[in-house]
Amino acid sequence: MVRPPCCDKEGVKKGPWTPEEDLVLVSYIQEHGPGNWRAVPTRTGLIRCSKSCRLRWTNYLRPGIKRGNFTDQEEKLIVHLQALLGNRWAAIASYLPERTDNDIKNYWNTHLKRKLQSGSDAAAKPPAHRPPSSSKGQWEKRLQTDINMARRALREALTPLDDVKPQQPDAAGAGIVGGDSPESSSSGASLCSPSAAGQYVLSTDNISRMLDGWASRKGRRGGSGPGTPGGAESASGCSEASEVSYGGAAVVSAAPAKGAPLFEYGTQPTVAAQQTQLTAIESWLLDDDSNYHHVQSGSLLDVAMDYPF
DNA sequence: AAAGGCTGCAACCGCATGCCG
DNA sequence: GCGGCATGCGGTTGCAGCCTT
Repeated sequence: MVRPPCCDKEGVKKGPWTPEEDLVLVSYIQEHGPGNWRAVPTRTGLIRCSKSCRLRWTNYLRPGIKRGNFTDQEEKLIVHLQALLGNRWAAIASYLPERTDNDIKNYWNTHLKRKLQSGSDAAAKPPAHRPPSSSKGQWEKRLQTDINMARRALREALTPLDDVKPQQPDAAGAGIVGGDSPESSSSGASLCSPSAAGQYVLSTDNISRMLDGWASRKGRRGGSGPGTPGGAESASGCSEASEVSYGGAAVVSAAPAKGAPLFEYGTQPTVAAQQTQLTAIESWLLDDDSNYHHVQSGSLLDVAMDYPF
């Protein structure tokens, strides 16, 4: 099926977004919520492709995105997940709610791949990716298998060796996956507890912070990009508990395309909410074995520290 | 100090997938 | 069941800033 381009290539602006465009987009989304991207350019007057708007929002303007300075934990988790899942960046990103798939992909391509290559053959080869010829059903089966595999392997990776018990591959997966796997929900909405994931902040505070970022940016593309709203924060290496919390990519992409957004504006999620997310991830990973001994404190990322390069 | 190469990252492109009439 | 539309995803590119010589 030959599809026309998603948007008229003529008369559509391309290239870096200006602060003004960002503001228009943010204002619109603040009012209407993300989704219905097709309508965004016409309603906002932006001379941009709908895809471009969506990308800009999800990769850059969405609140709660942490930029730059990947921590060791994050790095190792990415390496591990990449080995397990291959280049399924959206799936990987679902484990790092503050990071976008694009960010992770870039980081992998520019840092980790090289690091692993030079750092010997310690890194496992990624599994075969989605076979182009596989049918939808096969792909879903494969995906589910991958998820189960990832869960098991992650658990093993995150746990002392002598604690590892033999697993029953599919008994576990059925429960959590249940047709709403992290991947199948595009960015892993199911990973986080609805209460925590179902809301994020897009407050005037964020916008003003964003504008501060633009105002303060000089010379370089914001250290982490042109007019990077969070540039200053990320440059300082703030990797822990950014003050803006949210449901992650999952929330945005989980928002119904033609309906009310799932999130609530103006709510200020707490650190507890963030912890809930990680706890949810951990329990998701471990819930198929209630007797399983796993790390009692700290986050998934903490444990990932053990991953050897 | 200048030039050329390198690096990092935002954004684009095209295909895949999901949803709806 | 089919076709079309909207969105998601991953690969790739372009370019600004940094680094090295």
